[in-house]
Amino acid sequence: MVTLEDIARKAGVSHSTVSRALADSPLINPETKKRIQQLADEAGYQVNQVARNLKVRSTRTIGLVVPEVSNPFYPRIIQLVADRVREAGYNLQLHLSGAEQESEVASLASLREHRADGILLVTGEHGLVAKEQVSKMIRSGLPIVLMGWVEGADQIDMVTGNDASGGYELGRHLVDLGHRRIAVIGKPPHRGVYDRMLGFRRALEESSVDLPENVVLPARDGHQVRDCVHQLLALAEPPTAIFAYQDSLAALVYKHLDEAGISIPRDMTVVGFDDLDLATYISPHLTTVGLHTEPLASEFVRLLLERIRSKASDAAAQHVVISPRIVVRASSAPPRGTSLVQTHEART
Amino acid sequence: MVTLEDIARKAGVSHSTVSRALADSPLINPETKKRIQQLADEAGYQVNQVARNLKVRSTRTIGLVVPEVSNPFYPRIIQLVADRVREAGYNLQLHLSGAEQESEVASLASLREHRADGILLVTGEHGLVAKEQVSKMIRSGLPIVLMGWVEGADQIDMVTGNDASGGYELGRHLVDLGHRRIAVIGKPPHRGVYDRMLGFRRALEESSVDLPENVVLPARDGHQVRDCVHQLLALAEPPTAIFAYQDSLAALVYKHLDEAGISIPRDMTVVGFDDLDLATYISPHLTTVGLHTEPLASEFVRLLLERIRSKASDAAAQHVVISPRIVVRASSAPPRGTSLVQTHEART
DNA sequence: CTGAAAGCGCTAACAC
DNA sequence: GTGTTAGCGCTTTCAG
Repeated sequence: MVTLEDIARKAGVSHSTVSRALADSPLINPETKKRIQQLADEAGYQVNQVARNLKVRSTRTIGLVVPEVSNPFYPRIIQLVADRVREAGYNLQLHLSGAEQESEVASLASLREHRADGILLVTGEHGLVAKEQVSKMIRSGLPIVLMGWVEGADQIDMVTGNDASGGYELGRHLVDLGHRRIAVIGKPPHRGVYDRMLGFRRALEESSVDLPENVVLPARDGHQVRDCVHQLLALAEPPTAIFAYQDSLAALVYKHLDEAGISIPRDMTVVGFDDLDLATYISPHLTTVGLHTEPLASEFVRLLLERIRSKASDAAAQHVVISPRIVVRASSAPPRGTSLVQTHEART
Repeated sequence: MVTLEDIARKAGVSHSTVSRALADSPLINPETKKRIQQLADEAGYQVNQVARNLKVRSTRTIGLVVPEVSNPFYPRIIQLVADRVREAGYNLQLHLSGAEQESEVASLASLREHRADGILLVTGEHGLVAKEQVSKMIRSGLPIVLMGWVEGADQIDMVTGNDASGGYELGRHLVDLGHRRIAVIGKPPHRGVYDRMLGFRRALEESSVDLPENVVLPARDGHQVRDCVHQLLALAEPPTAIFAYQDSLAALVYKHLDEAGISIPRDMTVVGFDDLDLATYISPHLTTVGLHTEPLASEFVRLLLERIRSKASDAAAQHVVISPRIVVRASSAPPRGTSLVQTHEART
C-alpha cells in the first residue's frame, strides 16, 4: 500500500508537503502541488482513511441501524437515508440488528467503537431494546436519532409516523362504509405498531362499533394468517371487513380468502397499513395507509446532522411526527347488500 | 472518550498491560486482568477501532457494493451476506452504487481508502462498470468477488446465476404447454439479464417457434409496461403467453391485463423471472424461475473469505455458477381452447 | 508477568 | 512555501 512517505520520496519533498498538496491547501506552490498530485495519481495513491480518521478524530461516518431488510419498509428508508447522507458528505455504515433486534446492542457498540460521528437508529417491533445504552451514548455526547415510537424517551431526538392517526382514518373509513363487524389480523400489539390499534379502536368506539377480543387475532406469518382467516370465516357471524396490521399481512389475507372462495371486496373488505408497492401489485388494489417516507427519512437525517454540527449536546430533544394519509383503493367497499353503491359496483 | 491510558492510570499500571488485559492475553496475571477488566467496564471503555485498525493494519471489514435496494432481489442478498459475514467475524460496510451504478467507482474507491479487507461487488444491469479499477485493485492484492455475469473477467472470482438455463426452462415450459405465439416484455437486453433471453430463444428455436422482433418489447416501469401490453393486445394475432424479464414486471403485466379484462391464465399465460415473494402475493400465483439465493450468497462470501485468508493472491480465479429452478404455479396454462387440461381447469 | 518504546499513516502546529 | 515535529490510541516486540 503506497503511503504519503512513498510519494514524498519520489517527489523529493517532505510528507507534509504531499499531505498539503493532496488536501488542495492554498499555502503551497501551485506548481509543486500539481506535480505532486500527478505523481500520487500515477502511483495509485489512496489516502488511508483509518490513519486520517485517527488524526482528525472524526470519521465522517454515520451509522444506520435497521432491524432487517426483508420487510420492504426498511429498504425504502435505507435508500432515502443513504442518498441524504451521501449528499451531506458522510459515509454510511449499515447495521442490521435482526428481525428480533437481537443484535441492536451489538450494532450500537460496534458503531461506537468505530467512532461513527452519529447514529440513526430505526427501532423495530420491540421498540428500543438498547434503551439504557442509547441514553448513555447520548449523555457521552454521541448524537443519536431514533425512528419509530419509543415511550418515555423524551430526551432523545425522534421521528415518528403518526400511526394512531393512520389507524383512526382506517377505522373511520370502514365505519363510514357501513361495516359493523370488523376483525383485526396482525402481530401482537407491541410498541410502535400498537398505536395503529389505538387509533383504530378510537374510531370504532366513536361510532359505538364493538371490537370483541375474539376477532383481534395475532399473526406473523403465512401459516398463522391462514389459521386466523379460517377462524374468522368459521364464526357464526363472520366479519365483513378485516384490518391487517401491515400490507404484507394483507397480501396473505388475500391469498387465503381467495383460496376459501371469498371475493374482495364483494364478500369481504380488506385494508392494510404501510402502502408498500405491493399494495398495487395485488388485485384488487389494497386500501391502506401510507407514510410519506421521503419527509420521514429527510427529517431523520436532518435531525442528526443538526446535532452533529452544533456541538451543543444540551439542546432540547426534538420530536418530529409525520402524519400518514389514507389511500382508498379497490379492496374496500360497503358490506354486501347494504348499499346502493355496492350493487352498482357489482354491475360494472 | 476514555482511552487505554485513562484506565491505565486508574489501575496504576502501564497502558500496554491494560491492552493485554482487554485482549484477554494469557501472559498476564489473572487477578490484575480481572481487576482491569472491571475498571474498564465501569469507566465505559470502548476500544477505538480506528486506532486499533491502524496498528494491526486490518479492519476486519468487508465491503458490499449493491446497486440499489428497491429491487427486492438485492435486499435478499444483503440479508444473507450480512449474516454470513457476521458469522465469520467481519464487519460489513454497505455501499449503494445507484440504480445506474453511477457511483460504483466511488464506492470502490471509498472502500479501498477505508482499507476494507475485501470487497463483494454485485453488478447491476450495466454489468461491471468499474472494470479497470477492479482489475487494478485485484492486482494490488485486494480480494474482490463479483456477483453477476461479467464478460471477459476470467481472472476475477465470480458467482453467477445461470440465467441462460433459467430462460431455457421457461421457454421449454411455454412450448410444452402448446404456446406458439409468445411475447417478451422487459428491460432492453443488457449484460447479465441478457442470458435469460438467450436461453429462452434457444428453447423456442429448438421447437421452431418463431419470436418476431415486434413482440420483444423493452420496458422498465409501469407506464412502459402498460404501453407494451396494449401494443400486444392490439395485434391481429395477439400472443397467448408473455414472458416478463422480471417478476416485478410480471406483476405490472398482471395489473394491465387485469384492467384490460384479460384473465390469467385463461386468456393469457404470464411467466416471470426471479421468484420473489411477490410471485405468491399476486393472484394467480406466478410461474417463474428462481435462484437459490442461499447458496448464491454463501458461495459469494466463501470465495471472498478464502481469498482473504490465503494470502496467495495468485491462485486461479474461481467461477461458481448456481442454476435456478423453474417454479410452475397458476399463471401458466395451455393456450385457450387447445387442450383438455384447460377445459378441465375451467370447470373447477 | 509487566513496562518502555516503537510505530501504524496521517494532519497540523510551529519553525524557518 | 516547505520541513520538522508531535501525537491521534492502539498493539507488539523487546527487555527486564
